[in-house]
Amino acid sequence: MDDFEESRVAKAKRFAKMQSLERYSLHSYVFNYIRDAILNGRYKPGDALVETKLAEELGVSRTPIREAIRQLELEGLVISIPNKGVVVSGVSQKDIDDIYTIRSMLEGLAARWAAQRIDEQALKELEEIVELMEYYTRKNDFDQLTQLDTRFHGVIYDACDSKVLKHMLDNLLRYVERARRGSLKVPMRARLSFHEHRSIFEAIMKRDAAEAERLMAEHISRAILNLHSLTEQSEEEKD
Amino acid sequence: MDDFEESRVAKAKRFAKMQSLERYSLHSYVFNYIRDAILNGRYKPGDALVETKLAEELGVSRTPIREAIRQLELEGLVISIPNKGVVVSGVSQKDIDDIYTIRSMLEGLAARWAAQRIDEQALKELEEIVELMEYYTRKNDFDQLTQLDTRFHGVIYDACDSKVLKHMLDNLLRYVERARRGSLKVPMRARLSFHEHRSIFEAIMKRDAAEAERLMAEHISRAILNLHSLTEQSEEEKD
DNA sequence: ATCACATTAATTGTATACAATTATACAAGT
DNA sequence: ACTTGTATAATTGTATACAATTAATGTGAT
Repeated sequence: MDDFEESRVAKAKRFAKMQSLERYSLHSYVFNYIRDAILNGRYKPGDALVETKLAEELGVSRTPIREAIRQLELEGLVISIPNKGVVVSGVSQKDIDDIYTIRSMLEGLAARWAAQRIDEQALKELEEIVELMEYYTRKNDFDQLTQLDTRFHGVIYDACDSKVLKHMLDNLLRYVERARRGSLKVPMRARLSFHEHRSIFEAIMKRDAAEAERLMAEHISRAILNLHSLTEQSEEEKD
Repeated sequence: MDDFEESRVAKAKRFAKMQSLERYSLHSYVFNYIRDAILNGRYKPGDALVETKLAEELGVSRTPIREAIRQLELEGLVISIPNKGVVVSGVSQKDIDDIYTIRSMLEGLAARWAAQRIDEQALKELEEIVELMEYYTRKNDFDQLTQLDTRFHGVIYDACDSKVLKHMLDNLLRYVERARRGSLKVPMRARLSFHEHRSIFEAIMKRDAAEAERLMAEHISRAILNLHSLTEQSEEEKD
């Protein structure tokens, strides 16, 4: 009876935690949990991931933990040494810089393909998003803007009609999510970002693939420049 | 005793199979096995992957099978529907085309970074590879050429000193490995390819990053064009 | 004959048990 | 004091057992 209660409590607790994350299966829940912990810095590079500890912490058995770890290994977020264990690898600042450079190329490609292949409905959706962006930029509502930014790029990923490219960009975005969140929180950057998005939208609408690619690549490059000026600022604040 | 013999046989059999693949752990062996089967067309898109069947086929339990499947899922080679099963997704011809387009950009980036960061030792290695390429091009030894091609690009991946970029390019290469193998088997293409490699090497040696990027991007683009003409030819042969 | 429903089988999801490997601690010999 | 060896513990690797879900099979009512 005691054991039974215990397990019910554990399950309820797990379910509560899962509310905020994917919950189709335990391994996906564990995967998201650990990935977020690494990306948010709760698990730091060099930390050892011990299966039994994680299993207890999350209230699940080792099987889903192992499945999740194998995925994290493939993503490059952890390094696994057979029979010894896995340690957090994490993403360094240089990794993030590299990802932005790569993204500027691939997002450019996505914009190019989108300009060639997008249908009327998606075009309409883009237009709406841009209009909403204008609205929330005026209101300085940064949370909404971040969400709209995600939607804007998401529509383009779908429009470019390439499973492979979408897959890669989705992954890359996750890696820099934390960095991205802070990026739009400066009013001036937000205004600039809005104008960039509008230009990109217009280029796509005009089916000007080359222009869309150029503008998108610039857009991403500016985002990383902006990030750098932000971190420099906060470095100064530390002194 | 019978059981004991049985298990020894199974293990020996498994070990023999593993000789040709990675064998650090069962899940990596299973992962490589299934991935190769998909990439070589033995498992076709739409095929269902049943854990127990695979477990029996490979002489292992379901646990390593599941770990491998989770990785394949992340790679996009299979699609998993919770509680129902996984089906092979595979790579279509369009996927391969897309990958080549993406590769031409990313390999270009790698060449650019390599030109900026490569050290003397790696430069020397590149030079050797190019010399060997010339030799084997004359000899029409396509297997050696394919290997050298892999080495050439590998040295550049390392030289560009970017964990992220190297990781992405390694993955992309695996997807198109089958396509790549056939690519160099035409004497004229092999000669052209050699000249392209030499030009890229020279640009890198001269630290001309922009030129290296341009040449490399062109090199990959030509490879996909060549592939297309090959498949068209074999289509004609069918008639 | 066909649909609805119950029953069984097949398959996935999860937990646990056991084996193999590696790390740790401690004692004996030099 | 410092290695060396050995026993013990901790941890990973693998297999199996059990639970939950979904697919299939068959039976009876209309």
